[in-house]
Amino acid sequence: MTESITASDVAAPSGQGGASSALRIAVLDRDSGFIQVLSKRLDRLGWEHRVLASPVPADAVVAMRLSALVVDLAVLGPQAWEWLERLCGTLPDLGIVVCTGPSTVAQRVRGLRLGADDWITKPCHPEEVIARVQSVVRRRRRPSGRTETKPLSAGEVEIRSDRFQAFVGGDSLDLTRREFELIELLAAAEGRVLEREEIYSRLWGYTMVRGDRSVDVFVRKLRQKLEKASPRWRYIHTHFGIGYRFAAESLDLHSAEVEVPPSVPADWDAGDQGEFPRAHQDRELTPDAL
Amino acid sequence: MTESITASDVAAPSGQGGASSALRIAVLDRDSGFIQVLSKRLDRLGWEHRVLASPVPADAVVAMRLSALVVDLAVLGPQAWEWLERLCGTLPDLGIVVCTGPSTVAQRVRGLRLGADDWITKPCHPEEVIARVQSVVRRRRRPSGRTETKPLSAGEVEIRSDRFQAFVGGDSLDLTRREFELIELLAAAEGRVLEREEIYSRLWGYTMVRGDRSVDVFVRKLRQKLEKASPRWRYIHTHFGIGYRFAAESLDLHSAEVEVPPSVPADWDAGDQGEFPRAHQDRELTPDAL
DNA sequence: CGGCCTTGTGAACATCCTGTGACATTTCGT
DNA sequence: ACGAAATGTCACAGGATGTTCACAAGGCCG
Repeated sequence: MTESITASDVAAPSGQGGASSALRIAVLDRDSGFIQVLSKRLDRLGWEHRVLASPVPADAVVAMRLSALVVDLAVLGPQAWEWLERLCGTLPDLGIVVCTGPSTVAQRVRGLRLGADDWITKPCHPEEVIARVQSVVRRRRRPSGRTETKPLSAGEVEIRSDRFQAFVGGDSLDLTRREFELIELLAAAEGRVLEREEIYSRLWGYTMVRGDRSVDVFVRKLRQKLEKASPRWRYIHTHFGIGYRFAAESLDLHSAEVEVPPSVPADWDAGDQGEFPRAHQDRELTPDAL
Repeated sequence: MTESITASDVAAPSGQGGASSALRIAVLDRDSGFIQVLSKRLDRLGWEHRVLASPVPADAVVAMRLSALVVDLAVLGPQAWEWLERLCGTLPDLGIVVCTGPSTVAQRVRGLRLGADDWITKPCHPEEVIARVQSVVRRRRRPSGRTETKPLSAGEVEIRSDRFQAFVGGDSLDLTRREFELIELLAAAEGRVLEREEIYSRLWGYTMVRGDRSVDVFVRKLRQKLEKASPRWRYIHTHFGIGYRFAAESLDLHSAEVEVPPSVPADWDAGDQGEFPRAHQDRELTPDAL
């Protein structure tokens, strides 16, 4: 079970790091000569790449699951800025390298401010474009690469990045890829509340559209598996209107092994322990209604 | 409420810990003119910065805890590549922007491959340097998301951005998102009077329509929770016709721990402390609010 | 002292948010 | 191609939160 995780997946936005795994990049340009040389070089590097000649709608770019995009703003025409802004807003993790003709400082600054990661002025050497794309991508995934196989653990669960699994007493929770990424993300930020938007963008790679319940659904799946394997603990706490917080909290009064470093009302569990069997709500305190 | 403020875009009410929070950057260069202009601009942006004129040993850079470093390889001399490589190896998370004179494609590619995040050729416009540094940093810190979160505290309350909550002696005030954003906003401007319009626009993102009492309502809710948790303190003060001011003030005469640093008539509390137990009004100060 | 405006309250009401279970879609192995 | 598993969508139910109101209380100014 489980071990089936295809760690090599592309665009693995979340974590794990396929070190120098194949990159997926797209080039939006019309300069045939430039494209040809660049393509050749990309082929040699073994990067998956695709050439686009027309202003692909920003939404379509999402589906491509790219690591980076090289674009000549000239192709976009007057819509360029708008397009760029929108794309950056949707895919905050996408590396965007503008490679276009002569420009003014103001234009470059604007592009960079809107979200572009680099701006190269044509004519330029393909090798430099490659290097800059690499630089952008490297920076982009750096944090993820920090997969220092240091098994996180909280309460009864142990999260092993090297196995892409979480265990309780040696038994795998049999988490799917997404589930694992989620618990890993949450656990890595233990104690801190992560907003839905952040969770979403880090797991899915792009900004969440209002109304998307994916995060909630996966949290529920995770909770189910966690609860089945470790019934007397609560790990994922809901923060209404904000997001979720990971923190192992024992339901057993005595066991005070709650890894919340500071500020934890020692009496909070005195109130309603048995009341919320499924009430994941984390009213922090307020046992005493209002 | 809605799409909930994503800390990143809107007027991040969340203690500005996100967006443009102070960055620490260093500039290693000798071009006095360049440095001067750049420094000025950095000052205006409120970024902590430091100018270095000599090849600081890579190790020393570590101690500076920088977000980014702008460096002119010329200053490093022949050791440049080695230095750069070592630095990048040591601080993979440091944003490095090379800003140096004319160079060959090969040199730029080499620099970028070694770990530089960007390479700007002098002469260049300071604004572009800033923009590129921002771009680099933006990329770099996205994942870390580590909102510096230095828990604000005043009187008995402690405001923790990492939890989206305020605590008093370890007990959560159980604030809702808006309530938290409000107290965070007020506390961040501790001592200063914030006008209703400003509070409104920072929390709701748009301008308040005349007659909207939302701010008042939330102030009331906050006061209720604050008072229940910390009865002997007053935190939110009303400035008639203007807005509110956050300042922890003990009701115990002796305890003079009033954290109002500047401009506060020391005798103000001598007057009518006992008169208005619930009168949050704070008229004495009204005048100097303008 | 009296009128006019601002702020404090409490409650009713309208919305939004999250937990769930069912179902549609995509992915992957056989 | 087929089927199982995984992922993504939907719609509903309840509870939590945000907004609006009407009115009381208090401050400002003449």
